[in-house]
Amino acid sequence: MNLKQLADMLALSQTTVSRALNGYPEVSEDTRRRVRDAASRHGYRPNPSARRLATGKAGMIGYVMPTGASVDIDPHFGEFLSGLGDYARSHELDLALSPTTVEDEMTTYRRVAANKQVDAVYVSAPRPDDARIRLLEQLGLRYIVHGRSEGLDFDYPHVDIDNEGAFHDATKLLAQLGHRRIALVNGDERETFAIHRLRGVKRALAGFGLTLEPRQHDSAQMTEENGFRAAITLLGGPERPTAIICSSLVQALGIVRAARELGLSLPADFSLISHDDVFSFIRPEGFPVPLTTTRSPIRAAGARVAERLAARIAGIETEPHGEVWKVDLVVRGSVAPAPR
Amino acid sequence: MNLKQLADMLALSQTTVSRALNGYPEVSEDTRRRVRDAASRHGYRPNPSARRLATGKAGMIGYVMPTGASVDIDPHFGEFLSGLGDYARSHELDLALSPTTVEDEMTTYRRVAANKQVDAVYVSAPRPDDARIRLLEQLGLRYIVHGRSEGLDFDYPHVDIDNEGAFHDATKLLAQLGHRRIALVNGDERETFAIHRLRGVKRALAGFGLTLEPRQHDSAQMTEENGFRAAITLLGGPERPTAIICSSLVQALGIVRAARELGLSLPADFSLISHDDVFSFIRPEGFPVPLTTTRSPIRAAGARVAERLAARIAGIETEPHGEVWKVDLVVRGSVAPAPR
DNA sequence: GACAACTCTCAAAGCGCTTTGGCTGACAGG
DNA sequence: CCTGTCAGCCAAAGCGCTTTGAGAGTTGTC
Repeated sequence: MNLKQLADMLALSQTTVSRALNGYPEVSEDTRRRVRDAASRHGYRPNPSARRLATGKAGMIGYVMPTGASVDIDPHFGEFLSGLGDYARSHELDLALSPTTVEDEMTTYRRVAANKQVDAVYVSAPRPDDARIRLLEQLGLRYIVHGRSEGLDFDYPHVDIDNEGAFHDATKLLAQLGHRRIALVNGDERETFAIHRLRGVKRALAGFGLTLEPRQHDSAQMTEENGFRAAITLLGGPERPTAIICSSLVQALGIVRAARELGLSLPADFSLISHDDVFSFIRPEGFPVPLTTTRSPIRAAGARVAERLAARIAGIETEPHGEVWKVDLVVRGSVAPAPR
Repeated sequence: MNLKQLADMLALSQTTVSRALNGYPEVSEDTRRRVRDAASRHGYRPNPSARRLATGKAGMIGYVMPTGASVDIDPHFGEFLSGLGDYARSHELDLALSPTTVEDEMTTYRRVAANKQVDAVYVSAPRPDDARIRLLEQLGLRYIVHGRSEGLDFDYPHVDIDNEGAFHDATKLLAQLGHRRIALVNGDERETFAIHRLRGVKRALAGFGLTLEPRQHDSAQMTEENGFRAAITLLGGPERPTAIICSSLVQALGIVRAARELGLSLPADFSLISHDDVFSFIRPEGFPVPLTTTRSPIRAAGARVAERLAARIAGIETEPHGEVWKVDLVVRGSVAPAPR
């Protein structure tokens, strides 16, 4: 069932039917109703390719997805996507994932833009002076960044959480509890979120006249294994920290395992605070000792990104403003005053 | 730059240019070369919407993605997608995710099919007598099922692992080590994979004249929390099992936590075997006691599904055959002979 | 030298939709 | 009664590609 058939059936022109369906004013309410009824009765659905060709709009949100053996998909991805999809669904938007190798990333962005396959894209895991953002700006493709870049000489639309504030507060809490050797097990510090977290820790420490010793600081992909390794080094060495802050529950898992292996107990021997993106499959309450966390559901961020993307596509939002969400500090059993 | 412009520039017709680019035989090699050169020099890329409209082919693999507050994205999704994307990339296929509520799932499939948005779809987490498979068959949309259904009166193309065999072997190993009370902490047994695993366990037990007591059996979503709860019940109650088999590393995490809480140690007090889908962020070697697993990288399955999907799209594969992969049993420190 | 058989190339007809630029008839105002 | 306005509808022109059906030129055959 296509437009022509529907129009013939109703003894109307394609123009009128199209307009009736798309809510244009120059068609009588009476006709509109008739058309709508017939359309839904016969299950008419405009062919998206045709519409796309005619309008230039795609009805899709794009994501350039780096893949390849060397690329570790992190668990945040699914969760974020789920939030995004949740909103997109209600607005009849689909998602188009364009897989790419890391080397071809820019080319893929160009292709996606040239093809007009999508109306807008989102960018994840931004880094300082992120080339993708520059490119998108130049290509004129609409986008939202999940996270922030730094050192760009223009504003760009983004949704981020206050990573610096969160880690600042976490550090401050520990310092107030008397901790003086506070370690950071961070994510990959080539990415902005991790830089911000580092900054938050340092700023808070500075407030207490402390500094972050290199030996109390680790940065790597957020896996269980890396958390474990970092913790073994930190907790097994001299000048053992009395508190650790880490970037992910997955790392926290590894840290807890290391602690056990070293015969240290939480929070008697050291305190632990982790960031929590809120996964469905692992929760801070479920740790041997419930974990204190800085909490921000990544799923909500996905939904918000979709919402703003939709607004930009509709032309409602045009300003390149950013928004930064406050992060909750949720105190649970894994922190205690510093051991003397 | 579109086809017309390119044709004008070359003083050729659109027909010839189109044919040259698409490898049709009725154009001379000479012309073809000229056209190809000009195309790449000017960065010409056919507009996918137009092509789609003309050919009816979409160049996309689809996935109907259930979302919503009640839907837990499980960590497998990202990993599978990554594998899928990895292959798709090399064949210029994109992925289209169509978010849907659980209730509207069938409608979404219909929409996707009617729109001709995608050339084929994959179906995940199938259940017995899965309505989606029936629908796809009826709609004539190409598809591959990741996993298996049961009780359908027709063959359907699928890629699955031998869940029954894997859990059979795991159980058998335990039984051979003298275990007599073997418990199963399974995934959601409304899904086929979990049914198969259950079947594998039962069959192996039967081989030793044993049965799976209801009280030694749990089935729920594969989260850390659920693993913990199941283990507390199992290990904390009477007739404590001397071995547990579980469906996911995430559950295993919870089980290990429960064991600790109960003061039980691995593998002295009980043995543990888990299935391992091979995630980047958590690995069986990284458990306090390295975990024995039935191992099958879900990422490889994603790539294979994409490969077969591409073959079906190209018309190379037409038979509805299934393939079932053997699963490795990787023995590590978490199993030991049954305590007396 | 005529005719068939190819080999290249082309014009034009879609694919299904949106949108521009009328056209028609009813109604109000003078 | 004539004119202007406006609501409501329509025909037709794209959007950029593929594909059908045909034409022009070349080569080969008897």
